[in-house]
Amino acid sequence: MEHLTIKDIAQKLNVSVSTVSRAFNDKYDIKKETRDLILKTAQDMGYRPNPIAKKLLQKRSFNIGIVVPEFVNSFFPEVIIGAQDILLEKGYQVLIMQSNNSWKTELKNVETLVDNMVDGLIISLTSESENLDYYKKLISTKMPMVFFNRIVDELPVSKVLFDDYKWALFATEHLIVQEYKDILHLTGNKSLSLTKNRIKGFEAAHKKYRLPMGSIVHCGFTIEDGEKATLELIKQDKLPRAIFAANDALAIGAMQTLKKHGFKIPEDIAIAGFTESRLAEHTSPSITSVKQPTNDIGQTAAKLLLEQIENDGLFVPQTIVLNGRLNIRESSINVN
Amino acid sequence: MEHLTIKDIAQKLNVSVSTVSRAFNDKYDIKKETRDLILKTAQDMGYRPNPIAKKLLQKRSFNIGIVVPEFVNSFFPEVIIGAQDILLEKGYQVLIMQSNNSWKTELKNVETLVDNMVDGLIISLTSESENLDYYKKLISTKMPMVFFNRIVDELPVSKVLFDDYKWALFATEHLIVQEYKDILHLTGNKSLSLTKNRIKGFEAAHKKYRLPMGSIVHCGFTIEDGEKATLELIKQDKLPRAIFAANDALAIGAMQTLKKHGFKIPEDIAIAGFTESRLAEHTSPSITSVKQPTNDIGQTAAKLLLEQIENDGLFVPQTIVLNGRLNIRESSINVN
DNA sequence: TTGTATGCGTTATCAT
DNA sequence: ATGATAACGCATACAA
Repeated sequence: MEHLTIKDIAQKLNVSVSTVSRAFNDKYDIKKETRDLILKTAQDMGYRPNPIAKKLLQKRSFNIGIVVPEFVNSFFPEVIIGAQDILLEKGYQVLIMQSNNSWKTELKNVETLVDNMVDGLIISLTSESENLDYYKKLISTKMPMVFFNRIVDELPVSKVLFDDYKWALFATEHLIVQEYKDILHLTGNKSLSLTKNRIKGFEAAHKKYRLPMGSIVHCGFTIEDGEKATLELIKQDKLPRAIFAANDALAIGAMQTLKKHGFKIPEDIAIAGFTESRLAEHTSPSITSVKQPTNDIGQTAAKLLLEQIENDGLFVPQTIVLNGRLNIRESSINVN
Repeated sequence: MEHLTIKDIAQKLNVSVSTVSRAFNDKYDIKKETRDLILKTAQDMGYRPNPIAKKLLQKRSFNIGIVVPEFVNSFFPEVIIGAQDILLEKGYQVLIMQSNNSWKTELKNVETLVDNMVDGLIISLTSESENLDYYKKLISTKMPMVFFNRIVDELPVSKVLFDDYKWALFATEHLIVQEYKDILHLTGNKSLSLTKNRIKGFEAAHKKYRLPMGSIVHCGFTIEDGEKATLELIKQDKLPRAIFAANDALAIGAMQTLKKHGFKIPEDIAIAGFTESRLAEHTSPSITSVKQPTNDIGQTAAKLLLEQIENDGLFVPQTIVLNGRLNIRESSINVN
């Protein structure tokens, strides 16, 4: 008895398959007693409807796909948890795929989910240029989608964003106000708009205070990248008075390396990061950083997606920008 | 043209659907030219075979499901990456689901994946008692499965494990040898065998050195749990000379709290953890801890699963125990 | 209220 | 080498 079907139950009870089917979809007329009987025997026999067959027929799966570029930083897992909270409650199952920072894997992931007839997709891109044509085509099929965090402006889909510009400006401003006027920005992949926007914020703060522009180092987004870049700065004797890192991992990498070489934080060099995780508060010194509302990002994306699924055709893409906060901690407080 | 089917192509080329189908499954006799023509037009028209229909017929999906209890600690994401590396290479897609530490969600997750006809499952349990009957039934259906990390001994499935007993013993022994003889063990959920085994290792080390048994505090597995428990110890004036924590998060929580209250690590209190993440090396002081081979765990689980899938019926469950290492860092080095 | 028949997109069996 | 047709498990239009 590999897998029970509607037919097995029908035979057992001497009714037709359609009656059994109806018992499971209560929108049809069916005598309450037969319905209850069917449901009960189905339960007893351990029958579960085959969603594959259902999907083939209805093109609806109550599955939602989430695709993220990576799993290493806790940012994406946290967003996923937020989204899942909302979706599970509404009766959807959440299938997660991670792209290992490869746009080819991302493409395969999305294709797999589409092939499996998910009802909608929540996506954060690995690259903002590579799979564009594919996404355009997908959008034209009316597949409900919400992008977050790493997005492409030109795509006509709903987006959940964080105001990278604004918060990078705030963070930089905070350093400037603390009398750190020679600031370097450590960041990653140039082609990501979040990188660009954080740079713009960094620059805007300089302009606002009429300071000479600080330098910018592109190195990546991992702890190791931060370590390498900082080591290079030390070697070349190009250390600034303060470092504004584009994420936690970079800030930690920089801080570890500086400490290892005898520099004191923040006395010698101050540090601020852009938080995508909870690490910053648990280092020592603790690291000043911008906190993104990860859980809220996930929940908002899920809600947008559900709206879109329920409103089917008549849906206008929305962009929601969420707020964060600057957590000022030991690494940037001027003790002089 | 919502979604092209094999039929559309057949019409376009004035051939039968079976011919088109054959073109895609090269095990059949088909003239090379027609085959090429069909493949080319299919490509041009943007046709993709519908895997749902295929699944319904063949009960095979080339999808693998991975279910983990949580996403917050980087342990599980790292394992998943390892497994995915192997599976993608073999042509499988990986669907991930996280159970939010709830056995009910876990049950739903596994059911969803089974319903979607995954070819196999890699699972780490949220609880070792709740879904037992379900898993027993699932095993009896010959569903290929591999459990890791959080497992149930009695289930006849392949398992990938870490020797918690041995490494807890080593870690405790290290503390003892450093002349820390009053050690407390901070740990989580009593019902997990990993908890039990780490406790056994902790106790074995005491016996080996004929020391009076250290006390054990069950508090959870998060940073916050570690903070609370440590605060309680401080209040009750029950601080030991050293703390052996069952994971990183607890160790960090304990260390932060101790530092906040003016204790020096390791001068006043030494700390060792059991690493499920990369946090330990980036705190200060850095934390001595047992490193688990996360990537290897994932890869091994994937390989075991593939063997099982390929050998179909004739498969004997295997248990593989992987090795780790004790990374000795600042938090436990006796400087006196 | 219930049963019969058809189709969702494939693959597989049997003809031709 | 290719075509016609039956299945896979279910939902639904139509009949009864």
